[in-house]
Formats: sequence, C-alpha cells, structure tokens
Amino acid sequence: MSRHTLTAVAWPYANGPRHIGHVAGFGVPSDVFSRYRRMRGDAVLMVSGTDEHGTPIQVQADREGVTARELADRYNRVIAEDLQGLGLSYDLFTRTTTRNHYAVVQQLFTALYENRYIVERPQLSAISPSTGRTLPDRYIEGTCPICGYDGARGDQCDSCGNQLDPQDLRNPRSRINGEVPQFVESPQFFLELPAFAETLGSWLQSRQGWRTNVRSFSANLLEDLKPRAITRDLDWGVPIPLPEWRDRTDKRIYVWFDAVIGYLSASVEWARRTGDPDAWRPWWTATPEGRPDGRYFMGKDNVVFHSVIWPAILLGASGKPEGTPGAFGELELPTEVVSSEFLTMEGRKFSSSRAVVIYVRDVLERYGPDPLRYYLSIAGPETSDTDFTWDQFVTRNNTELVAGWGNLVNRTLSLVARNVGAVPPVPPLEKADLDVLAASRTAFDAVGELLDRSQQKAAITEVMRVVAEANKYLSDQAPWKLQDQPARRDAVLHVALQLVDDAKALLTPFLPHSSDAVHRMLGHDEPWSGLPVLQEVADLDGGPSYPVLTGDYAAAAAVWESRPLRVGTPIAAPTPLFRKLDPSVAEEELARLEADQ
RNA sequence: GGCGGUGUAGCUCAGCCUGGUAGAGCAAGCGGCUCAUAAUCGCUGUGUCGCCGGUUCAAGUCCGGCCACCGCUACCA
Repeated sequence: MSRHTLTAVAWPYANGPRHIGHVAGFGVPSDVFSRYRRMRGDAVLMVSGTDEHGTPIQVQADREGVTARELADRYNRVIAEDLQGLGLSYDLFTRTTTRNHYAVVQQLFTALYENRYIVERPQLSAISPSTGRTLPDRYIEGTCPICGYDGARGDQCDSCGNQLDPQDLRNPRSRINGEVPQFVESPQFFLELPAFAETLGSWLQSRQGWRTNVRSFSANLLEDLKPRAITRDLDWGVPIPLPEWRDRTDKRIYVWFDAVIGYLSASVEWARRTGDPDAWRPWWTATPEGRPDGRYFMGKDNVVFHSVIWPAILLGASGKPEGTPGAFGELELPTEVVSSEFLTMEGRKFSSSRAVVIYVRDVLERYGPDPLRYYLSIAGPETSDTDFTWDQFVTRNNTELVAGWGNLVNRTLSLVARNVGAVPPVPPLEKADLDVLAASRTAFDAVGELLDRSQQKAAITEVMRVVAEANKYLSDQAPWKLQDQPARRDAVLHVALQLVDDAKALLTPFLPHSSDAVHRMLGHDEPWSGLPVLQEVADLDGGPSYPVLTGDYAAAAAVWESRPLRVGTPIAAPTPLFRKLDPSVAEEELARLEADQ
C-alpha cells in the first residue's frame, strides 16, 4: 500500500488574475512537492480552488455593476487558466461556490455545533445602512480617539499604531461609499478557539521539521486565543445549517471559515467524480496501513488559518478534545504547514492597485512556464522575503537554464546524433565513468530528502550541481577528440546520455514541460510528466457548470530513480530546449512597469 | 503599540537550531577547449557577517540593548 500524500494548496481569492508573487508562495512549491511524491510512487491528492465569498468580492462586484457570482465566475476561470499554464498538477482545482462545498461546510458546521464548539451569542457590529451588510472594520475609517489622526481605520490607527474598535472612532464612515455605519447588536455564531488551545499546543509541539518562522509564529498565536465570529450579516456565503437560520438571506457563514474547509470539500468532490464517494478517506483519516501525510502550502499571510483555525475545525468536527465525530469521522491534522515568505518586485511590495505587479499570464505568454518555475524554485522566498528583478530573471535564464542545463542536453544529443545516431551499447566503464554515474544516482536520495523537508531551493541547487558535473565530465573526456577510438568515444556518449536522462528525472518536479521534451528527445513516445487539463464540468448537485483543473497523472511515466537507457533507441539532432533572452528584455519589462504606473 | 521576520562578497541568497580562524550561483579577471543556443572547463573571493555591549579559551552562530527595513495584528483573504 503506497503512502497517501495530501497536497493542500491555498485557495486563491477570486478577485483578479494571479501575479508571480502568488504562485511563488503556494503554486510552484506545492506542485514541485506533488510531482516529486508521485514519482516516488505515493498516492498523491492535490486539491485547491478559488475562494469566492467575502466582502471584497461583493464590494468589487457592486463597483462594477455585476453580481458577486458573476465576478467570481470571471476570475475563477482566469485563475484556473493561469495555474494550468504553469503546469500545476492539481487532481482537482474547483471553487467554493459549488453545492458540494456548501454541503461539506454545513456538515462541519453542524458537527462543531453539536459538539458545542460553535455557539451563538450577540455581537456589536457595524452595518452598512444602504445594504444591510456587515461592514468589516477595515472598511471603516474615522478620527482616532487617541491621537486625533483622521485617517484611522476601524481596526487600527496607522498614525499612532493603537488597536481600535470601530465604534470608538469619531466621525466613522464607510470607505466604500462614505455613509455612516450603524452599530447594531446582532446574534452571531462563534468558533470557541480557546477550547482547543491545549490540544493544539501539544499537536504543534509534536510537529517535526517545520520551518522555524512558521512554528514560532504559530506557537505565539496559541498564547492568546479568543472565540471568533464565523458568521456575518451578508447574503453572499454559505447558509447557516440550523432550522431557524437556514432560509434567512441576511446572515451567512463568513468566508474564512468556509474557505479552509475547501480542502476537504474538494477532496470529497474529487472522490465523487471518480465514482467512489468514499475515495477521499485515505487522505484524511488514519487507516491500518498508516496515516496520511498532509502538506499545506501557502504564503505567510495565511499561516494563522492553517496552523490554528483549520486544525481547530478539524478537531472539533472530529469530537476532540470532547464530543462525538461528525459526518466525516475522525479527521487528521496537517503534517506540515509549509509557508513561504513574500516576493517583492524590484524592491517594492506587489500591489495590483498600484500596478507594481507582474501577472503570471504575461510571463507565460512571453517566456513560457519553465523559466518562471525555475526562477521561483531556485530564487523564491522560501524562508525570507526575496526580491524579484527582471535582470535576475534574464540572467538566471541565460546562464543557468540555457547555458547550464539546456546546453548539456544540446551538446550531448548533438554528439550522439552525429556520431552514433542511437543510444550506444552499454560499454566497459572506467573509473571516471563510474564516479560520475554514482554521483548522479545518489543525487536522487539527496534531492528527495531535501524535498521531503521542504527545502526546495537547496534541492534544485543540488540538481544543478549534478548538471554542472555532467558538463565537466563531457569537457574532461572530450569525446570529440576520440574519433580514432570509437569504442571509447561511444562509451563516453553512453555515460553522458545516462547523465542527461538522470538530470531530466531530477528536474521533472521543477521543470515538467522541458523534462517531458527531453524524454521525447531521448527516443521515448509515452508522456513523462503529466500536465493538467481544464475541463468544463456539471455541478454534481444540480448547480451551474464550471471549469475545473484535473489530470491523469498516473498515466505519466516519470519515476524518481535512475533508469538504464534503452540501447539502440534512435537519437535525432536536438532542437534547443530553452530560449536565450536578450538583455534588453529586462529593460523592456521595466519600461512596461513604469508605463503602467 | 503587540508579535514575528530580515540585515552575510558588486547582485540574489545559504550558513545561525547543535559556537571552533566565512560559503554557493551570478557578475568581474586570467587561462584552456571548440561537441554545444559565443555555450563549456580550470584558476582567482583582503567581506569591519547592520551597530554597541556581554557570555566563552573561541561568536556570523548564544544573551542584552540599539538602528533600518518587511510582514502579521486574527471583520481583506
């Protein structure tokens, strides 16, 4: 029985196309991990979708004169296309507006409610008089009661730094339309986070190998847990599944509670689409064979939801620390919360509204997916904020991807095509051959261990070192000088081809598109790395149809080991794997950024 | 304000948990090679490891203080 790896990828908010900072945080790292684990033979389930509820989408929809649903429909599709273009291998990328998601959210709510981890009590909150909707603190501004600053927000004064309650602001007004909010007391449902403090604390302490910033940040959060309202006065969201609330349109479950439940609902949706509605269970519950390995990928702004709130929901719905398990049984907590830091952009913070932004689709259109995946893998914000510059992008593309890896493939296949025309026979090997082959073979263990420990930058750096050793081997052996010793020349070419084949496999999690191309150049016909497809599907429960990302990754041939070459396979002259970029590209992109501002 | 993070070679970053005379890639210089998208291979690194102080035989690494920048602060998600 193979290990069940759940790759739970943060749900992008459906309010615009994705920029490269988004995919640096959740996208590429989660896909690298999933591809690696599939190559190892794990049963991987990688799920996500667009997060479509909440005030920002409603506000933006109002501004554009469309419904929230229409806005969500638009960006769900845009985002799915962005992620498909990057080659992110979701088993299911869905959305939070499916009827299946609503049902799963309501079932978890019910389980928590029955275990008394969700309770109803009155709360004073701000309401927009014109719409009757909850006005979040951050959408309220006014004069700070402490320092007199006039631009204070409802939750905090930017001038004096004090935390505020919006009802304390003088002259409060809505940032959306300027109207004066009403403060009314209204019943809301609260998640009793303090009840989980002890259980969460011991769980967190038992976690091994988390990045230190995630761990210390999470531990700190547990120091001061408060009950948290999970409903709002809104009509855009999942209805509250209690008799007196179910049919009311003025109060809904709020977005952050439903969004994290997407991991489970997407798994359930995936299972239902396979025809076995229980197929999700091995990724969520312990079995006699063992426990699932659940890895959650996100940017650092999302840590609180994954290391505190989502585990609390899982515990409470499983009847822990007290109670009875709900409809889904006893659900496993995350094995690791893998959080990335932030990518900055030419020294500034990404900001769509200020046009400090590079959209994924633009990069894909101009440069293709693998150069971006390479850059984000080797220079991404893994444990600290990292600056993206176009100059670095062009340089790394040209000196590492093109001149390092692309050139190794090109020079090797050119030599083989010209001198042999096929994979040469297995030769008698000399010490230099054996050494370099052994180093390449053992790289699978070393790189794999780094990937298991979420050290992806170190992992791809190690692979590039193997590539450099292969280039050195070719230069040292100089097969082009061995025309009078054809047997030795072919031996070197056989070894070099094996090194290229190994490197192709090692790079597959990072560069699935070009690894697939190399696989074909080496004479194979079957697909090597599986790629996602965008499909229009019917809602399982009668709702409107929608696009999903999915794929048949089991059909891909990729494996995480050195495989002997098939002697005699014809090898044709290669075409370049990657495109070298002119240095003017960096200047053009910078000019484009300036022009947009 | 609170919490967390970051500050190491011209650039982008490792190293700090588990102290022992500073690392990688790129850039730059010199030399070799010519199979390869002028790609590749070898050689070359005198950095006050942000600042001040402390612990220690020994500190980039531990402790205290300070400065700068960034993030979160849970009703943006």
